[in-house]
Amino acid sequence: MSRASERAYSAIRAHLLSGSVAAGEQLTEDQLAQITGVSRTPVREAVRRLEDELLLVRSDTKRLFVADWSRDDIEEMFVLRQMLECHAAERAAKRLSREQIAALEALNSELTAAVEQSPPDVVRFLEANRAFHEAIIDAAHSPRLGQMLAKLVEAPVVLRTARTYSQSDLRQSARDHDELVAAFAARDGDWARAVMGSHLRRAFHTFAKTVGPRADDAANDQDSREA
Amino acid sequence: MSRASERAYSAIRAHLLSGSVAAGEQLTEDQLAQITGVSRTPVREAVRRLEDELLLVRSDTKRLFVADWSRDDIEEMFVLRQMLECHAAERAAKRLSREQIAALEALNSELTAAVEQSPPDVVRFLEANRAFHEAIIDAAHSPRLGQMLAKLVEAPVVLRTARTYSQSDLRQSARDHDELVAAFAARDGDWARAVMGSHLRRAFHTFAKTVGPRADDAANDQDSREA
DNA sequence: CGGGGACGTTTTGTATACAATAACCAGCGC
DNA sequence: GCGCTGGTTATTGTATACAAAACGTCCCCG
Repeated sequence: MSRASERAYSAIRAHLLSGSVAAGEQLTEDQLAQITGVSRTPVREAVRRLEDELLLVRSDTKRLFVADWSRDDIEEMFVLRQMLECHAAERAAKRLSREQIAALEALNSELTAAVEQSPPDVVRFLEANRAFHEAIIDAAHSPRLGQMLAKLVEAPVVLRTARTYSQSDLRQSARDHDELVAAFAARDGDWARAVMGSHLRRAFHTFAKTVGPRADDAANDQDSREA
Repeated sequence: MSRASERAYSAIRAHLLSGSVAAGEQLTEDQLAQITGVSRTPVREAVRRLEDELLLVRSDTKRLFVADWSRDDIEEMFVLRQMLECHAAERAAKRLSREQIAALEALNSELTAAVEQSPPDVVRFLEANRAFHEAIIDAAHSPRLGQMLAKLVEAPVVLRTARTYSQSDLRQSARDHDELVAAFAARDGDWARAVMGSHLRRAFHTFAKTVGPRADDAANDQDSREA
């Protein structure tokens, strides 16, 4: 994407992640144009991308709001991600080259090193983790699958920035990755799928603990929220 | 979406489906603006949607082309659709009300009637079929799942318009739908999932026969195609 | 005191002109 | 003849002005 709309995208995204805007708050294109220093045209382009990534939401009358996910929304995303990424792991098991498997091993060494620092380097961990999962998805050789997963992974990452990670959680992640590499080396798609499944489902429960208990039946209307 | 960009979207989509443009052909925003009778601004909006739906593709240098799916692309879409729609069927089995199940039954009566005409009314069949699947997806109550599926269903539909349906294919579809309704009535998610799986996988094979044999290893570069 | 409608304000949508970039082509040196 | 380089055209990207639509409010009427 071109320069201005790309800058707008990054700037708006950073602005949202910075926490300086509340979930559910209304934004206007003019505001965003001022913040980003470009005109409304590229802002609108950027906003469309962010809507697609579910970071922004439009009301029925086209007004723009900061997305605000319910616990059920988040669980839905995790369920979908699990379904898709298990599939990716299974395909990857058949397709990864020896070199690619070695690269995954290296990424996980990096990740493990980040975990075993004291205190653990969460930023370094997240980056290695992202790269690890991305490599698997790439190896699945399914461009649309990759595109869908990118959107799903994108969203929860935002909330995660606020979350505190325990070292034991991080260590478990590293062990899961080790086992994934073992499954890949054995070319065992079923094994890879199973490990990926428990890896992600556990991640959801860890995540959910910090968000709060399940809303049993609250009907929650995203769009009608006021600023 | 607003009036002009909505019109542009429909017009461009119709233009693509009409078959008057070849797959891989280059389009320009100006051309599309002329065809649709609106300015480039709403055209760009419409084009973004069509890119998202994979009907249009952009080259690395932002030039716009009519999408041209390989057999592998199509299989990928069917695989993903199967994965997601099986999930939807399973969820729907737990959530559909008696009334909704009755509505599905009615839709399938309509579909069956279209099939048993002579000659079968394919347009009527396709519309009932679309409504049937959509109702299931809606009942799954997973908005992002619905969004993803919409994109996947969208794309192959285009090619389908060119395809000829045999009456026995259509009858088998109707029977599958009957069995799905039975699975829903029994609230058996596993059954529903299984029926949906075979329904869609068979659809893929039927479809694939008309497209031609699998390309075993051709590395096929969508974006570098010339007009 | 409450509801409804007209009006001003805010916000989004569209057209158009201009800027930047990519493709094309022709001419030149080798 | 081949490949490069310059300029030329085609195409996309951005800014801005204006149009349309939605929102809020205030006043009037019941």
